[in-house]
Amino acid sequence: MARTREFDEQKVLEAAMELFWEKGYEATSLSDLTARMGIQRPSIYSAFGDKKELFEAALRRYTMSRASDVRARLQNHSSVIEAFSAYFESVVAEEYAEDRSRGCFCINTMVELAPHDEKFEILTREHQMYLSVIFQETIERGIQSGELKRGINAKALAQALIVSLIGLTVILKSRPERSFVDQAIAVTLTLLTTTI
Amino acid sequence: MARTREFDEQKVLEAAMELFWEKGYEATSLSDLTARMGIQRPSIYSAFGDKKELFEAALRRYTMSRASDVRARLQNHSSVIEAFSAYFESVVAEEYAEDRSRGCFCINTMVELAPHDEKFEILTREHQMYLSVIFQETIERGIQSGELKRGINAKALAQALIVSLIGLTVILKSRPERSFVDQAIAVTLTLLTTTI
DNA sequence: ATAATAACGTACCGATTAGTATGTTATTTT
DNA sequence: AAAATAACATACTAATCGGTACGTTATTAT
Repeated sequence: MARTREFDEQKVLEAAMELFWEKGYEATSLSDLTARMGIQRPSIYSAFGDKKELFEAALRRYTMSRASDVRARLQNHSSVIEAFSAYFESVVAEEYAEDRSRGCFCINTMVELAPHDEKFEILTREHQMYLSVIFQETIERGIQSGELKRGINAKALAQALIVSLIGLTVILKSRPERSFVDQAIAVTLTLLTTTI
Repeated sequence: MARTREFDEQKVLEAAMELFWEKGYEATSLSDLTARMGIQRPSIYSAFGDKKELFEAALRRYTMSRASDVRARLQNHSSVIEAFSAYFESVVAEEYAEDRSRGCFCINTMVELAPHDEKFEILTREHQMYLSVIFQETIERGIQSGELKRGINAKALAQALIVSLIGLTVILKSRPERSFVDQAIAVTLTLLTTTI
């Protein structure tokens, strides 16, 4: 061993994540990254590999923290309907709170890179599948507690909600009127109560 | 007047649109464009302005043709439920047919440029609002024909369906199992029959 | 026919891109 | 203390970026 690393790997990776999240892969240059991460170019390459490997590390960090965040938020409410309602509304509120909508890093990557890079096709898909399972478990909890009807297809409903959540996250980037998304959410969430 | 233009403006714009649609704004270089459009660099600039103006022209071309296509497809069925069902399924089928999912050019742009460029924020939003109105009119047609319940909030339901369509289009880029999207669509479309 | 004009192709511009070679500094192990 | 080693900063590379100057060619209007 020799000289110790002066920077905190997790901290600079967090900074890289923020930047890629805001700007996407192509629009983010190495100069942008060194400025934001506060380390020099060779330090990036020695710690994370090339630009794409750094991006992948940043995305993995994002998806892991995102998944546990979603799980925690949904478990935060005893009512499943309230849980979904609060979660969808919080997504909306957070996007309107920032002046630039970053959306979801994983969804951004699904649009930008998934069609051209199998690694990211898989990585982004698996993340959505994972979120879908979290949704499904939450719905099943609602069925078992008696809050939701027994006949509900938890898996299919979870998938429909994931699709809507993605659509919601994306359309927020165009800053539609709040009533648009609020009404869309309200209608979508009736699926929890009316599905046969 | 002097020498006549040798290329067909609409044809080369169509080519540019295809390329931007596939690769996005940043990842498409001027060299890519000249190769695909079959004209030289100065011809692009004289006919369309700079890269961003060309992109905008391509996107406008896309949204116009897309809107009339959606309208036509929905009017193609007397049953409104069938119309939406066929439309959502055709989106899925078309994405799986290509080996690379291009998705929707407008949605791609919403993700890539809308948060950083107000012009595209507005342009992409207006397109989705326009599609939403087409959906709403279709739903209203279903109500008037007696196919759909009178109590349905056509506008809110249309907005919910647009959000789902966006989510569907995006998640298809990650090539999920077909059963995932099929089930999600099936559940979402129950909104047409069960909304209070 | 000739002058005017605009589209054409070539060849270039400075700036920026991702990535690296290299010499220096700091820390650890012997 | 000395040798080994790895992180550091600087400065560089070739390639590519978006955009344009300029000389040539073709077409129109006179």
